Amino acid sequence: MTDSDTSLRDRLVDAGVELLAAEGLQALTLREIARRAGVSHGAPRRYFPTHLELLSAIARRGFTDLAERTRQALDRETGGARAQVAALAGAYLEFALERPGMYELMFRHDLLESGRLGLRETSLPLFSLLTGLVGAADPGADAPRVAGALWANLHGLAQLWRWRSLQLATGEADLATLLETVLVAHLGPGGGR
Amino acid sequence: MTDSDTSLRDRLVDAGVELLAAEGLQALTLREIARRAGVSHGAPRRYFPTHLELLSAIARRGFTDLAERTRQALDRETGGARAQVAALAGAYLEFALERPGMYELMFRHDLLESGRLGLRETSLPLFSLLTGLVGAADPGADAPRVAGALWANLHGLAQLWRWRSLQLATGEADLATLLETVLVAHLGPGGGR
DNA sequence: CAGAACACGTAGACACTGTCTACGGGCGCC
DNA sequence: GGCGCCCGTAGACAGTGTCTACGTGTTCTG
Repeated sequence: MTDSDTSLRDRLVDAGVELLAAEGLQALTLREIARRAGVSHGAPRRYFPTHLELLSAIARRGFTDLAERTRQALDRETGGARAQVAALAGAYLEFALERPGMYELMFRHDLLESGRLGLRETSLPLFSLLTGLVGAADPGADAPRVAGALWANLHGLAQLWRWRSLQLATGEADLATLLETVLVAHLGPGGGR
Repeated sequence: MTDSDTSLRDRLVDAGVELLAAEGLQALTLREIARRAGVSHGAPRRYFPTHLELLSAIARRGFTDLAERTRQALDRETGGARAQVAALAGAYLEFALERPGMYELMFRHDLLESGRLGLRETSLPLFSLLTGLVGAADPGADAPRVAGALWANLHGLAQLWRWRSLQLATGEADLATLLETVLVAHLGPGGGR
C-alpha cells in the first residue's frame, strides 16, 4: 500500500508525464525519467526495451486523457449534433493548448513508431466519433470525407496557433472566432448553437 | 572555379540538404553534415555557432524552394483567383509529399528557434499572397480569417496525409478529392476553374 | 524447510552526440 | 620580410541510448 508498491512500469510513465508537463519534450530523456522515478538508468529496460516504447506509453496516456476530456465535453453539451461537433473541437483545442508538451509528443510520429499499433486503437475511435457526429449534423454530406477535412483543419489550427504563426499572420484574430470560421466552412452556417 | 572555392558555409548547407533528402531528419547530425562536407566536426562552428542555426539555414533553403515552386505554379495557372488558390494549395501539398524530410524540418519549430526572425521573412510573404488571392476569389469574405483557416487546413492535411492517418481513417479517400473538399469548404463551390 | 530458479534492479562500458578550447598553418597587409 | 589573422583541426567534456555482466531478494519446489 505504500508509494512504491505501484509497479515501476506505472511509476515511469507517471514520472514521464510530470516531466513532460514541467520541462517539455526535449527534456524527456530516458535517463532523466529514470532519475525522477528513483531508479538507475538501466531499470526502464525491463519494461520498455527501447526509449521509443516508453515515450509511446506516455503518449498513450495522453490519448486516453484526451478521449476522457472529449467524452466529458460531449456529456455536457445537450444541443444537437452540430453543437456536439463544436464541443468536441473545442475540447481538442483546449487540450492542445493546456498540455502543449503532451500534444507535441502525441503527434511526433517519428518518436512513436514502435507503439503505432496501440496508438491507432486509441486515436481511431475519436475520429469515428467525429465522423458519426458530422453525419448526424449534415446528413447530405459525405461524412468520412468531411470529417477528415475537418480533423485536418483542427490539427493544423492547433499547431499553427501553438507556434503563434496564425497570430502574427492574421494580425488580431482570436482562436475562438477562427474555430467558428472553420466549423462554418465545413458544416455550413447551420442553425446549431 | 573549382568545387571547393564555394564557401564552406554554402557547402555545409548543400550537404545538409542532400543528407536530409537521403536519410531523413534524424540523420541530420552536425558531425555527419561536417563529414559529408569533408571537414572536421568543429569547422561548422565558424559559420553556425550552434547546431540549430545550421538547421535553420537548411530550412531557409527549403522555404525559398517552396516559394519558387508556388511562384511557378501560379505562373502556369491562367484561370481566376479561385483557380490560383487551388494551384497554390496543390503546389504546397506536392512539396510536402515530395520532400518529406525538408517539410518536416521546416515546421519543427523547436529546432529553428534561433533563426526565427529570418524564417518569418520567408514564410510570411507566402501567407499574404494567399490572403490576397482569397480576397480576390471571394470579395465578400474576411480574407485574413479565411486565409488563416485555409492555411491551417492545408498544413493539417499535409501532416495527417504524410502520417497515413487520413488514409486509414477515411478508408479510400485520395488526396486530390480531399483537397477539393477543403477548397470548397473555405471558398464555396465557386465557379472557378 | 533447504535449495534452486528467477524476477528485478545496479553498475559500467560503448559509440555517438553538441559544445568548448587550445592549437597550427597559410594568407594578406603594412 | 615579418606581423596578424582568418580558417580549419584535434582533443576534451558532459550527456545520451543501448547492451551486458553482475548481485540481491523473493518465490516456488522437492
